[in-house]
Amino acid sequence: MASRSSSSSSSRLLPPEFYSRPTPQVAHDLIGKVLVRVLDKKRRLAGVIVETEAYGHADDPASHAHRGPTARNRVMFGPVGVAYVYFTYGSHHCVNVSARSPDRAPAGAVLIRSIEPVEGVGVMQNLRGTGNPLLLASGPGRLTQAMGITLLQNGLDMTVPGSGLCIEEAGDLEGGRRQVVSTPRIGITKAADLPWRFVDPSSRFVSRRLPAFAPSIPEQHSRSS
DNA sequence: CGCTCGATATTCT
DNA sequence: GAATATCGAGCGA
Repeated sequence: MASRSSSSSSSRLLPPEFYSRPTPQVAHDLIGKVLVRVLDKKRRLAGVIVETEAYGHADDPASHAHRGPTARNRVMFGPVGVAYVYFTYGSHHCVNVSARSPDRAPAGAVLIRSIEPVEGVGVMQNLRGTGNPLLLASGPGRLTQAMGITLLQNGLDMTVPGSGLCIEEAGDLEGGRRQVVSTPRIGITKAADLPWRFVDPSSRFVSRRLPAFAPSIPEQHSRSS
C-alpha cells in the first residue's frame, strides 16, 4: 500500500515549533491532542489529552524550575518537546513535555494530567490493575502507570518517531475540536491563583471536578448563608 | 460520603 | 526535619 492514508502516525506528530511558544498557550492547545506510547513492536497505547497544567520558571513559585536547574528538573531548561518525568510522594511518576519560548523563558513544561483512553485499553487495565475506565488514566500518577512511563522515559524526544512516547494531532477516531476552560492548578499552595490548569469541561475523564465548571447545582433546597 | 494517613524521592530549611 | 505538580486504604458518620 503506497498511499499514505489512514494510520500514518508520524505525519500527525507535533513538531518542535508547537512547543516553542508560551507554556500556558501550549498547555491550552494540547487539549484534544493524542498522547501515544509504544511499549514494544506491537503494543501501542493512546489517549486523548483532556487535562494539562503549565509550569514556568522564576516567576512561578509552584514550578520545579523556580529555583534554577537541578539534577531532577534539568529537562525543563533544555530543548522543547522533551519528556520530563519525575518521581514524587515516594510512590508516583508524573510526565511533562518541555515547552517555552526559547528566547524569552529559561524553563517551562506542561504536566499531562489526564487522558481519555482510546487504544490499548486492555493493556492499560493490566498495568493499572483495574477495569474502571474512569480510574485508568485520570490523574498524573494513574496516567503514567497506565502507560508504563517511568524515569526511564525522562529525556525522551517526543517530536521524533520511534522514541516510544510522542503526541499527535487528533485523527477522525478521536473526534473533533474540544472545548477548553482554565482553572487554578491542583495540589499546589504557591501561586494557587494562576489559572494555568486546562481541561475539556465536557470530558468525564478529568482527575477532579472543580466549581469552575461544575454542572449547575441550583440551591433548590440547600439555601444556606 | 468525607477525613486522615502512609508510601518515601527530591529538594529546601 | 519539612514540604511536595499523588493515590489509595482505612475508618467513622
